Amino acid sequence: MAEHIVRQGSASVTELAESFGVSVMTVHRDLDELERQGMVRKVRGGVTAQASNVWESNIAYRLQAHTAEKDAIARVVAGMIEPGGSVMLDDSTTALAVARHLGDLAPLTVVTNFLEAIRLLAGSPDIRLIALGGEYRATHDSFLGLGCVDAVEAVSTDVVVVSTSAVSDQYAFHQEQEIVLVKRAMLRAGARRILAVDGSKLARVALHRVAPLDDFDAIVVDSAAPSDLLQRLRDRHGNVQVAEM
Amino acid sequence: MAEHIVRQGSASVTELAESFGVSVMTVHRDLDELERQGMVRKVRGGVTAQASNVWESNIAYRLQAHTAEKDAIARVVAGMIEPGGSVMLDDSTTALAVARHLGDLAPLTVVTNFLEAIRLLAGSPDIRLIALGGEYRATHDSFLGLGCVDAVEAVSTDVVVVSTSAVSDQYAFHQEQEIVLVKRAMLRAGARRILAVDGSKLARVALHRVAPLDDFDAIVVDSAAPSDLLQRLRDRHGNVQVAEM
DNA sequence: TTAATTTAACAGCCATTTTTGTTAAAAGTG
DNA sequence: CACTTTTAACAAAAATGGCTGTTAAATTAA
Repeated sequence: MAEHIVRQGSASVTELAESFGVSVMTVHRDLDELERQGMVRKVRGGVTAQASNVWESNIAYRLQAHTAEKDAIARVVAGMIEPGGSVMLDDSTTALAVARHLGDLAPLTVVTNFLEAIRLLAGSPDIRLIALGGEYRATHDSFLGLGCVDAVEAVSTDVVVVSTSAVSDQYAFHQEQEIVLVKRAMLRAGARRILAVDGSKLARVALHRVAPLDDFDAIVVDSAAPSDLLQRLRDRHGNVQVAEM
Repeated sequence: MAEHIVRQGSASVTELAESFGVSVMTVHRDLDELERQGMVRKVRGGVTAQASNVWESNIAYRLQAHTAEKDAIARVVAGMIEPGGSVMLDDSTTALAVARHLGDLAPLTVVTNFLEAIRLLAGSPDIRLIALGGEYRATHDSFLGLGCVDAVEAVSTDVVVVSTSAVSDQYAFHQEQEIVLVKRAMLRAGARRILAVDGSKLARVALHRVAPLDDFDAIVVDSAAPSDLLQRLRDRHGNVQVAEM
């Protein structure tokens, strides 16, 4: 439904109810949820896409999707983690996919600011879970801000896994300042830095540079990425790993 | 069922199955659970109450229960919080009861290390939620340790609400060192300190002193507490509030 | 004021999880 | 060895939580 609204720019409640075959009440409820996430704004009779966030919500979609790619990437990343060691995960769905594979690597220490990953790992015995606190952001379901950066700076892990929303020839990018600050802090806190991105992120840019690609010890991409982009990335960097699907 | 066993001192499996109208298998399963909790001991054909632990299990039980008391206390505590201000909550079920009332006080900033409270408040719009990170403890479902203490020390709130497992004439107590450290840090971080305890905690002690009762700006107890203990507390401290049930 | 829209409360439905009972095999007791 | 008790595995039943639609009341715009 959000996709529909973002494409159209706006929509009326009754129109949405009809085109999705649900009641007006349900539309209202779902819109309230989307509004809470900051994705749309409700006005009397309908909704408008939160203009400034068209990008972001587009990305939010991308994050939801590509689950097969992310899972393939996650498997490769998990293979790079030593049982008994420590990993830091950022608040990306790719990192979440990695978290799903961590149970097999126990005992393991996991550090993250992503509430969804915390929920997942809180149930695992033999996983020592350290949460990075900070201000809760509903849009990302994670903890950010100064508090989080401070918390990151108080720890160090063997491996750090981050994902960014865009990757060019030279840099990894993200559009939100707040998140960039946390990711950068995370990269400083890890001995080995892994960038995990699916093919849809390649050859794109976003507002803020997170870090040069050469700062990463490994860049993991799925094999379903466009082969020309993959090749280009491999030509320029010696640290690229391709996850077979 | 546990109550029945504790009263009788012991019981047979078939007897329990009949008197509760369930199958023998179900009795076995429930007894296994009680045994895991250290409340009873299984012997061939039946169970015996774990004498040394009757007290302790009673207390564990009481912590789960007393929801009505905790809710009454929570209502009073919530009334002491100004909308627009900030509150810190510890990882107690009493604090969780307070959290349930905070939605009405929005806008509000809430700081906590209790995952259950975080889950609850993450859904509330108009609540600015700040999580205190740290090492996750499944036994308390909260974040503790050095990381948490550091995080607490980086913030200050208008009000701090803590609950402890025991309260004597002079002090508030808790049996776990790790938790004591966090609670003490929290008390240092708040302008107004509220101790919220239900009547079952009165006139008891535990291993570690958390703080003298006079350090608190308010002590909130439910009216169902034994009246002699209540009176004694009020005689010695001018900051006692009784929550009517 | 009127009509449309939004909200709140309730009840039903679906999927998931938890609890329960049955059965059969295993273990323990005398 | 014969008998009782306990355990494991599976299927049925019950409970739970999430989502939906209906209705009626509240709110808002014209």
